[in-house]
Amino acid sequence: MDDAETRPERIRRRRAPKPHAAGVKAVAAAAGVSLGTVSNVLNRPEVVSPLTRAKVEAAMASLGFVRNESARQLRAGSSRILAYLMLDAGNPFFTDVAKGVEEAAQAAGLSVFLCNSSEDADREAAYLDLLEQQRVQGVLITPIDQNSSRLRKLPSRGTPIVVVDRALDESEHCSVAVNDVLGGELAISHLLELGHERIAYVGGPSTLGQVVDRRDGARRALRTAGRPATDLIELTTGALTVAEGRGAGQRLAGLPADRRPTAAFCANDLLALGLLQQCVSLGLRVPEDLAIVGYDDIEFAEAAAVPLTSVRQPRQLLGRTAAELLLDESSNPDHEHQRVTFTPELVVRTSTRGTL
Amino acid sequence: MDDAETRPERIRRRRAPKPHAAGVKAVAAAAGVSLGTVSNVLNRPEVVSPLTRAKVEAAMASLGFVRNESARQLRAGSSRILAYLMLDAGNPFFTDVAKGVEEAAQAAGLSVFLCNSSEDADREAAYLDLLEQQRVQGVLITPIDQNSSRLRKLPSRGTPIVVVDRALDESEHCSVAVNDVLGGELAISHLLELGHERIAYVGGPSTLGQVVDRRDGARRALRTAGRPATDLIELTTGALTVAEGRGAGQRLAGLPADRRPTAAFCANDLLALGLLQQCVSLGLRVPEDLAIVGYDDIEFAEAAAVPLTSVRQPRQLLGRTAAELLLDESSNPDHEHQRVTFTPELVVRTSTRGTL
DNA sequence: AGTGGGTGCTGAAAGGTTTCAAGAGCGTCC
DNA sequence: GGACGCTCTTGAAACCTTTCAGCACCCACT
Repeated sequence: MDDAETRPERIRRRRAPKPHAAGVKAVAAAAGVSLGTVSNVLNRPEVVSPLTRAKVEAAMASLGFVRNESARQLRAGSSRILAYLMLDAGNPFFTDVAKGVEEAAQAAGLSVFLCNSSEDADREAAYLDLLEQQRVQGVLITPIDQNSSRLRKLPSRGTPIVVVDRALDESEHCSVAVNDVLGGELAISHLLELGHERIAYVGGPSTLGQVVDRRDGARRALRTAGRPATDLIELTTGALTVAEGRGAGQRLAGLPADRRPTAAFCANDLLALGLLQQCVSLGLRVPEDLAIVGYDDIEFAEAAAVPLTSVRQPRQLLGRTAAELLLDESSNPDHEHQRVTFTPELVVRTSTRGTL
Repeated sequence: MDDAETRPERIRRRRAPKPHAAGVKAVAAAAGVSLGTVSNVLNRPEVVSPLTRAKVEAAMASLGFVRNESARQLRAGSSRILAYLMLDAGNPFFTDVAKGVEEAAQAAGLSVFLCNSSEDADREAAYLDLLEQQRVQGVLITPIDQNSSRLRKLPSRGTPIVVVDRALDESEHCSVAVNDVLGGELAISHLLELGHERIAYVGGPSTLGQVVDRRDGARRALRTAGRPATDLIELTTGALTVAEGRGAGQRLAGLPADRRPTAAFCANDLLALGLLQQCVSLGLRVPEDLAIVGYDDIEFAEAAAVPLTSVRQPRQLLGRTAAELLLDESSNPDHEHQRVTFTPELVVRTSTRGTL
């Protein structure tokens, strides 16, 4: 995370003179046509005769005309942009989701702006305000707190929202999620089958729905196996990052061997990778001393020091579906809000199953 | 990269009625004041008396007023937004750079929109057009092709640009870079010191300046050591991704042992991680059979199957500096374009130095 | 009582585009 | 030869906010 120490060289140069923009009016004058015609060339090229169109296009090129999107949007009332407000841009899981969003948006001729809340509620709120003011076509969001009143306000004022990676019962918007409770169950059942008794759950903060649901799934698996849910040893983290994972690893490795869990289920892969790294460097063997299960199955999970067992989610599909729901909402007058839920899948690797 | 196969459940709900927006005019009427006063409450709260301000604010709240940013921008002429057009949002290096950008922007009270070109020239061009039309305050960009004419056009029309992670001689804009030639030299010198003779360079496409510069540095190190630059065995990839790295690993491991390089220098860590993973799974030992050096020192490099030797760059600092240059350009009338160059640093780990 | 200087509010103009009803030009048909 | 229909273009209104000169009012001072 920290940047290297460096001594930059700086080279100075002169500044270019400030230019000024040409608008439709100037183009119309240069081409000898009216304002309306220029606008037609821009928006409905087929209605203007090839000759005039050529003249106008030439004028635009020679003046370096750039359409003023603010004015366009003000008058036309609609934006060609869609935003994805991510929980953490540093987590490859979300960038993969974003990839799916971009794919669907591009197919519909829209562009995507990515915003990063970094698990910070204030930044999330600020971005939501900003996007609403920008009158974007719609907002895809993986929220920090799904009960935020702001999340309900936007749709009621005309900015459609789709919640990604969280399923809400609110009737104000669509949501696309993966069954996190089931994911937690899969992870823990797997560990129980392998004979683990003392199992830790590493995750936090518990304002994040994902963290809570996966824990609940873990508890359910324990109950199903006839053991009290309190058997789950909880290690709470401040965020879902590699650094926090390392911290948890430190705490975990510090426990006396007879009380230390023999397996850890982490709320996401970043935590798992940090935990793995720290534990290995402190001398624990994975999976012999400590089995680890992650969540998300990001690309780096497979390439880790010990390839990571993880719960896989359909990342791009999640993003694509969410974007499609949003597009439907803003184009289809008969749109009905939907809650789509996908099913996760356990991918077993060396970090739990040691012996191949 | 591929999404898991899943059978989603879809739950349908009724749709909410379409709302309609209230503008300053409605607020003014509701509060019994003039348009101008509402605008003052919004932009210069200190000039309006506490009583009127309260009335206006109450009216805004009860009407659910949301400022129309398009209209604001059209009239006021300035945007509060800054964009970072990334080369690859899936590469943690760039999301770290973005973090630095956001930090600096937030300090200046601006917001950042992230755009992702995914190493696709068409998407890059489309985003540049879009951002110019949006009249953003400025654009930070890690370009695919630094000779693109569009890169020169934007500043000449009033949208300031700062090039990130590339140093250009163009006088039209600032740039912030890390000395990639030096980085390549560091990597290869290290490998030469370890006694390697057959060294591969894995990278591509060569439209990317980073790929070319790092290769040039590698060649220079060879020449310095008294060996012809052609000794460098080049494995060209189609992109800087883990998947391409795996492909390169496949090709490399397929070579007969007596002609196979004993060391590989990869143009970035994603390639290196893919290469590492593939080679290990094909039975090569790292670093005994193949030493690997990456580039960027992303967070996952240290947690890899074999901790990766890599060339570290000051990621966040890069972003922060770029944003600061941009802010200076758009606020300081005496701004001079600058070319800032940072110095990279080699971080040696197990993937080259095996014996700790 | 008259003057001067604040303070707080108003009203109209301006910003660049899109939209749309209406107009111009021209060929065709009866 | 006149009416009609067609294609292409025009001009003005509208979108919502910000800006700014100016106005009204009040207080203090002479």
